[in-house]
Amino acid sequence: MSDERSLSPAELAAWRAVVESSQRLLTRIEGELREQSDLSLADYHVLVRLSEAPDRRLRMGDLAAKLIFAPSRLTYHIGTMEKRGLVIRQPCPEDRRGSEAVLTDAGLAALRAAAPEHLRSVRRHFLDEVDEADLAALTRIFTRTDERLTAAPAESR
Amino acid sequence: MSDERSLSPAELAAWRAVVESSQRLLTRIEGELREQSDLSLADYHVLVRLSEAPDRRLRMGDLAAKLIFAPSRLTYHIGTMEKRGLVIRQPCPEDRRGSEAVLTDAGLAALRAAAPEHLRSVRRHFLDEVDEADLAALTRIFTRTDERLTAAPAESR
DNA sequence: GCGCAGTTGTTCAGATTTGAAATAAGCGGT
DNA sequence: ACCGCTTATTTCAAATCTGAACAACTGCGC
Repeated sequence: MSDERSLSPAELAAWRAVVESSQRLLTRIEGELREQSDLSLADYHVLVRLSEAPDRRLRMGDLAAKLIFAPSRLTYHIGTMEKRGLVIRQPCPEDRRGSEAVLTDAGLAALRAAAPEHLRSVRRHFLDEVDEADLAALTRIFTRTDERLTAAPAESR
Repeated sequence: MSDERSLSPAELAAWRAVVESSQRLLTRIEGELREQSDLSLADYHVLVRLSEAPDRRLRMGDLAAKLIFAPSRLTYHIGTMEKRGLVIRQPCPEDRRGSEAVLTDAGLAALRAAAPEHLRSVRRHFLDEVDEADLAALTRIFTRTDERLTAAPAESR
């Protein structure tokens, strides 16, 4: 009765495994991050992206794209992080429509404090089980998927 | 300045590819599903699980576990689906604490109507790029991950 | 220069999600 | 039959997320 007949059993198994397992994995990893750090996974990702950016700052739009956040979500999210002192918002000098999120020292410290345990979680629950060949396969598969998705933007009807 | 030094570059690349790409993939696939069907991806997953269940019905708790939903989320979600006539809720005969979600004919019809296009999306954006060997690798990797996660439940302090 | 289509962020209202506490039963011993 | 403890689900309030509408600004073509 499943009506998924147009995928082969192998395809169905793979698709379900990816969707469910990545869901469960991220739920677990986020739970552990929260236990140890007062940061959500989204907070963490914001901090990582800003820490990697030149001058520790990014335009809202660029940051949203990297995080796969809807614009209004990022506005809200940066707002909560600003209240906690992890980032500040500054008007963008070159384009007065825009604003930039800037990582504070406290934000960087929070990231540095959280990273080791978080990365341990990632290892423990995922990477430790994946050998080098599989790692390369994952990178190749998902990088290609991502490239195609980015290349073929969603239709906006 | 990334402070992710405890993962090798290959590990980091793989982890990021998996997290971001699966995120982007699901966002896109959900968007297409919504365009074509009035169903969210969560709706769709509920319908699939119920359609596979004996007698098209499942205990709330079992369904929540399969969907990786917090209990209160499932209560709310089934509520919205009930309003749309896709499922009904019935008290569980064997255990009067419990209740069951039951797929209606309309729910099954909605699933059948949505499935072909949805599965085409899944193929187009993901499965078509993955050869048989990679498919097997994905299944193996994520199934194992999932088993370990399920086996080692989150600590509840 | 001017007008105006397109971009960038924000705001707002409403939908969804979460987590803690409440509710309602089951279950084993007494 | 009556505790006291566990389990299943719901309720409730607060946090988060989404999409549509908006305000400010850019930069192109005239």
